[in-house]
Amino acid sequence: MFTFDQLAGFIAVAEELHFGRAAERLNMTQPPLSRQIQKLEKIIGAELLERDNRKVELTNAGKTFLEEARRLMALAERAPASARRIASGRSGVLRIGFTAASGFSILGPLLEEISTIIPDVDVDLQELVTGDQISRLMTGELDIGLARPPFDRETFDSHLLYQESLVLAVPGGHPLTRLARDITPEDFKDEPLIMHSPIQARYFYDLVVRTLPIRHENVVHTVSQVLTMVSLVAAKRGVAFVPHSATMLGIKGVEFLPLPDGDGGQVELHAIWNRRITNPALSRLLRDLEFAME
Amino acid sequence: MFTFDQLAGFIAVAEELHFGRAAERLNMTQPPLSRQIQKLEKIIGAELLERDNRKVELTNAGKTFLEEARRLMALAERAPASARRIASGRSGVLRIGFTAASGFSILGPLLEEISTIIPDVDVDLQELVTGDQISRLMTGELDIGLARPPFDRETFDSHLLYQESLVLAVPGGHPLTRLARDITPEDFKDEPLIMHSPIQARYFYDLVVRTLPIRHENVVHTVSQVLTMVSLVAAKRGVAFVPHSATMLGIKGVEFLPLPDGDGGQVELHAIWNRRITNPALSRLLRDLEFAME
DNA sequence: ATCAAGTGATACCTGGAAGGCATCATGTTT
DNA sequence: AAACATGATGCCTTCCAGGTATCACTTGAT
Repeated sequence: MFTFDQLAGFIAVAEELHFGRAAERLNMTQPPLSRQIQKLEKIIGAELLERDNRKVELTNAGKTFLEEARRLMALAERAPASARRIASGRSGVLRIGFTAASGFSILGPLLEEISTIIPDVDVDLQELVTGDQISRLMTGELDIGLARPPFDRETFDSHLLYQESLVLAVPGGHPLTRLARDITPEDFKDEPLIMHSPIQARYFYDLVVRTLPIRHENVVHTVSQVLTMVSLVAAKRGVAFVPHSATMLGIKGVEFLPLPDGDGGQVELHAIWNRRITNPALSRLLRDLEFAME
Repeated sequence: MFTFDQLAGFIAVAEELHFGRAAERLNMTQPPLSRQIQKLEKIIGAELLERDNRKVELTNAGKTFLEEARRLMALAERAPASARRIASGRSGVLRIGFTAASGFSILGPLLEEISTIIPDVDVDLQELVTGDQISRLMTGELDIGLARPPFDRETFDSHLLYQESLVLAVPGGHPLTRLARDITPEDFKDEPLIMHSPIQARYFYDLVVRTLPIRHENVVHTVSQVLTMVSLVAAKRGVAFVPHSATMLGIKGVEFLPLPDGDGGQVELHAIWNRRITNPALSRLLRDLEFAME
């Protein structure tokens, strides 16, 4: 088994892409760091870093292992704190995952409510895409997630928190903004389109494809984050369909146009949690929020 | 920071509730195990086990830390395996670019084949014109492209996937459809022509100009996408030379006429990839598709 | 062409930590 | 009270991680 030191060493090198600087950051010298990484690679059984005398690069295996390593380190750093909190008489920790987009709408009020229901519980927040939230909910790394369908209803119980419509994000001053009427699908059929990734943002992708006439030849970018989308719109790369709450991002140079009623469907945000609840703080919260048994 | 050995020690003691038996399970003696736990508790900053001379019990802090410890160990045990899987190409992501036209012919069967060869690899699809595919293949943003010549044979290795003839797309009910014989160049020399863009669709443009007698004064539109062409034909704007697979687009109001043998040339579609392969999933795919070394 | 600089790997040494054995301290059982 | 059970402590030895010096190799400048 590898050690946390090796993980920290690997993370540092992966971030600096330079053994010397990484060693400096870790308050050690370069030679033992080199050996640390070699030993780690031997334990893993795969090359993590490609290095020659000029540069250091992550291999594909290294990239995925980097994610795992970060996850391990984060978990390891949080673990003692939660144990100490329990020991000091506080009643626990509630770990909440949320998508970047939900951070701008429901997260604030929800935290407010949580702090009145279980004021003595510490809340740990993590921004994660739906897929990562689901895997962490399964391993118990998260207690509750603010995520979008689809998820396995057998494993997870859920509560619909929020429903909002899609709007069209266009660059500021775009011709469509000067229309006196509501826009129709005709209006944007020739616009360059910034589209959701069908892999990482499958929910949005499916929703848009299902409810709006999309011409794939207009797709100029495929991205997975609402924030990225809006930034690209601001950079005049094209137009994009985003949930209404994206209007609260406060990005300059973007305007949002409502889509015609009936079009664009409704974006749903659910609170989801593993039916196999082990965290007593979560039981209390669900009971008092009164959406436990739906 | 604690060590994985300390975690394993703690888990063993927490499960056995007996230092001697736990030590035996860990293939060590009891004294160092006692010290290991003491050290862990000191690092955590909380008592994890309540022990007197008769029995060992978990404290509340110990119970929550036990969950964290198990989670950490599970994650740590899985991590090397997933990195190794990526390194051997049995998992990971394969990014495929394709032209709109190839989406209607070869893409489906190819994806089918890919999913049997490397079933647990995620496939990321992006529709891009040949030029964009080539630039993304060079930067490594794509692993494989379905594109048409010309491309640099030094940089890219390739495999001819598909060869099809050009057909003439005409509006439904057009006089030429009523001809009892095969059409000849004479038949369409005065038809309004929807032509490929010599810039964005250079391959088609060159092919058509090279193999068919085109009169440039008949060109009424210059477009770059096969789909657009066929749509314009359906709108009775003129006739167009399109690859045979365009018949599968399913656009109403268009008929397709075969060109005389020897005329119209063959449209080629290649799978191309950077010779400098870094994605192991791609290596595996190429090896098993048996067109890696041609 | 040669040389200086930069970078990761290797050789060798040393200090500290982890594990083993022996033993202690303490509570329980008979 | 004596034997037993169990976790803690003292002491020794081994081994490993880290440090210093140096090597091997590449690149870019003179």
